[in-house]
Amino acid sequence: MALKSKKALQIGSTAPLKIGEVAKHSGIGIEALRFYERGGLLGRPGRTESGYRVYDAVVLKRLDFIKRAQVLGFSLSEIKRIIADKQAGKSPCLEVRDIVRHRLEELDERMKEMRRYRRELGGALTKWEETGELDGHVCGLIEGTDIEHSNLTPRRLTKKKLN
Amino acid sequence: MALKSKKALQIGSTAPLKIGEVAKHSGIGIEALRFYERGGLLGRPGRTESGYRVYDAVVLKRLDFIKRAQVLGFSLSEIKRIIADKQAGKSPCLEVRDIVRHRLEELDERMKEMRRYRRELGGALTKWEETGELDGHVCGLIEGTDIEHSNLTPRRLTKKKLN
DNA sequence: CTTGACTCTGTATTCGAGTACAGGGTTTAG
DNA sequence: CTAAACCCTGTACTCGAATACAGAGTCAAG
Repeated sequence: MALKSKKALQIGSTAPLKIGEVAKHSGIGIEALRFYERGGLLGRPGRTESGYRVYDAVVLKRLDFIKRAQVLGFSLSEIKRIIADKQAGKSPCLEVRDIVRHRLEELDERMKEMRRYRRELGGALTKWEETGELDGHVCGLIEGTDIEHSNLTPRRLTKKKLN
Repeated sequence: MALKSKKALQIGSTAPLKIGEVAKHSGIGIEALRFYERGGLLGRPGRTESGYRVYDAVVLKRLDFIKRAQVLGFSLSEIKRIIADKQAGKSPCLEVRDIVRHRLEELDERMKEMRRYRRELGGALTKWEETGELDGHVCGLIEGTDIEHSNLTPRRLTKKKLN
């Protein structure tokens, strides 16, 4: 609204963003942004005279990537590694590929396990709902499950919403 | 407990176990066992004169259940609730059933997501392996992320490592 | 009797991925 | 000009699921 608006700063391509704006556009909290920066995922942004962080809009892409990768089960340190590789300009994907391959295996393994258990749970549940009870057993789950042990690591995928 | 005889000794179980033996047989660390006990997942075991915990071999089943449930995404507090319900005995499983039902939905939801991730990951991976590279796509996952053009300063190692 | 292995309680620390202040400085709308 | 709304650094805390350690007691073998 004022004459000397921020538009004056809109020089070439991307408009400078303050951290709050980045947060708003990326859906990642301010504190988390600073946390990422500390952790080396974001690199250090420019600063105003008074020390405010000034971001280039490309940071939004990066953040988007981070979110995506997270959702795919990458940890922040893996993501950091990927980004670092990419920046080093070296044949980027070697490492990523390994990570991904590993993730895939893990995922498959887990899903298999889950399907198995789903069957059991589902079965138990149906039985309950039909009979109202399960022949004396502890709900068929505690003492009855016949799954032979699994050696899966109880590593939970990094997901927020499903917990 | 009217009668004095210990079933555990009769039912072909092994002799009473000390915590270290339980740990060894269950694959769960001693500290974790005490942690579970504190958290109410295990109930209080008997004690020797001198205060050592004495377990009945039945505990191994319980621990097995706990492990399995964990792997499948149940939290310790949910597991605790299930077990507590069982302990309460009466018209069992009401709550358990809810938990299970809920968990089942979650499981389905989660598997759906996983399948989606899998597709994405798998797709990216195949593409890599075919082409050896992914033009412009940062490893197919980072699609479009223009990492190299953000206003980054060369990374410095953080104190906290985030390896 | 004396090691050494085991166990006890209680408190602290770890890890990942953030969140929440406290105690300031800055920018901006009215 | 002033108050609200930002932003800064730095530290501490959260949560879940354990681990680790300190300092002390106990048990079995030699």
